[in-house]
Amino acid sequence: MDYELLAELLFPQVTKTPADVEAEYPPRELPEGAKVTRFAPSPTGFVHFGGLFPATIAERLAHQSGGVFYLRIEDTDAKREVAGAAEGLIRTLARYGICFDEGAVIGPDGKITDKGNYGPYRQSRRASIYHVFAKQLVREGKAYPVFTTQEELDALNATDKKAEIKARDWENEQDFRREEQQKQREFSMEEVQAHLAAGHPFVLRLRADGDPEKKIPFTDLVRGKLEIPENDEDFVLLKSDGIPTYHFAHAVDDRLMGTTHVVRGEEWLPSVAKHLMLFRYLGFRLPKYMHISQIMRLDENGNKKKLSKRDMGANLDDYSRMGYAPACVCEYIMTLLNSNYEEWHAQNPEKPYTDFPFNIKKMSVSGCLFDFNKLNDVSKNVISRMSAEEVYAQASEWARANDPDFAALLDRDADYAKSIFAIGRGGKKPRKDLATWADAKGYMSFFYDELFTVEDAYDEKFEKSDIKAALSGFLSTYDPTDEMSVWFDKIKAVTERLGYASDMKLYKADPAAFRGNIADVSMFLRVAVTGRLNSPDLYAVMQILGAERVKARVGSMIDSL
RNA sequence: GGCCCCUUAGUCAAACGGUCAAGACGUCGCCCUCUCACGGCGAAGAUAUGGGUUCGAUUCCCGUAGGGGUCACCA
Repeated sequence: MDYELLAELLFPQVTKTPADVEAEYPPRELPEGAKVTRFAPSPTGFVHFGGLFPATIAERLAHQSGGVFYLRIEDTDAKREVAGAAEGLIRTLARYGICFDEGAVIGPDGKITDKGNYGPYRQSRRASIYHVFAKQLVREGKAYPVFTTQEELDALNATDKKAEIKARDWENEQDFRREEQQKQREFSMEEVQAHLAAGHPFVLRLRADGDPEKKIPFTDLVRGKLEIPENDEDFVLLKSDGIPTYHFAHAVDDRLMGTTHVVRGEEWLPSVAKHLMLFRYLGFRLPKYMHISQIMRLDENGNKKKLSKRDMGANLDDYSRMGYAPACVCEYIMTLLNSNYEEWHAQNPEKPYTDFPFNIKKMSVSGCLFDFNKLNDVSKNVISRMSAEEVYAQASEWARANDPDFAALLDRDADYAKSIFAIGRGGKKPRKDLATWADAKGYMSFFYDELFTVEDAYDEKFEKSDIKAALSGFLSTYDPTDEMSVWFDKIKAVTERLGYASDMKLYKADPAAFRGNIADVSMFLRVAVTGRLNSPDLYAVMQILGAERVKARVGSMIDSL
């Protein structure tokens, strides 16, 4: 077989050599140790929660080393592409602090465009580049065409690949594959010419020379030293539409774009043998690889399962809808990525997570279970550190998109809402009532007359006359301009007049000596004013509610007794 | 099924041959306290399993079991 001739027949339009192309992508001028990483999603839908892990790692690695982080759109499968997905991806990632130095960006017209000197950054636009390297491989006898008729192609497109794979008879798979591979490799030049003359499309396959009995040492930055069986599969390089598969595009793009560290999900680990072979055939230096464990969920049998597309919480945008602030999700992810993050953060409470020295060596190799408890805890801490101003801004933003009625209330009197958010905020021991913006409405509903209801009943052990007397006693001396201590002294006075204990220590020493205690009286008041048994500090609540509302609510409670 | 990866409490995880096997979340209890939240203190809770190697294995090796991934003209 004359490979030189074969290459000409298959790629007559290609005139450049690999060297020509490489000259167009000169090495980047970066400081020593700078890492070049990328996020390379295919635009088939939303950003997957699991995708945020490699994205965050790649971003941190690049930016904390003074390197470059870029976005490459892997749109090589036209069948699965979703219109507008790439734009959505970019917007969502930006909200989570994943910002790119170069790559695909949203242009002023709202459409995807390129920024940077190593593009195009959409693989669908790089066909001619891939063909240069494809031609070289054919020329060297390292790749060969397999022809298909249009009918066969249609049949291929019609099959449900997932179902097909599931129904596979694995016993015979290996032998079958090897036989097919042998047959296809042995086309004669005449056959090739006949197919080309007939206009039959072809795929380009790699001519694998590996022996799976032999193992190649391979170092993964996360997993350490591994041994990988050599690849013996003639996998597809170019599909019949001339667009590359992931493997080929990965090799060519990451070479030309100067990627130093490939960060990707562990589902790629079984493909590493292919990539080792391809890089060797192409004469490319291997980038460093990091295969990141998948985030898992629990299935109905209690087994861990990969968090898949349909699962609740798989879509990053779900978290926004649930009311989680992106900053909270990012911190949660940091706690999973590097277990010493929390310790660092405790020592540097004011610093943003981007100041944390992210360390590859501290990464875990086993897949972790998504834990809402932990997310909520992290989230409460993050929100408790925000100013009332910021809480108001973010809660409003969430409400506008997800709860218009609540948004209207927040909008109606911004200062009122902010003063509510300010209760117990700041200082060493801030309140931690909110994990999500969605929690805000329930937390503060009693501050708004249209949401105010008396939910909780008094304990039946109390005489209604006592309650009435306590409330009336409070009303008769209530002065909204009182200082906290004066206000509380008045409540003590009411308490004592009822024959209740105003000193909890005295009460605890001898409960039988009293009809009740000041906590009970506070509860009478609290239920009247807030409609519930639990609330933030009553004095602060009353200050914000104002004298009118306090009097009205206590009054109507007295009337209802 | 072949191949690959993984395995310390319910969850996330320290401990890179010698610790009484950290810590965080969750759970429970106590304290603080006008309730809640916060905070403080405390409790329960783990090295999957069987063999080696070693004076000594969570740690190293082999097997077993369990879990995960992958085997497309998808990424």
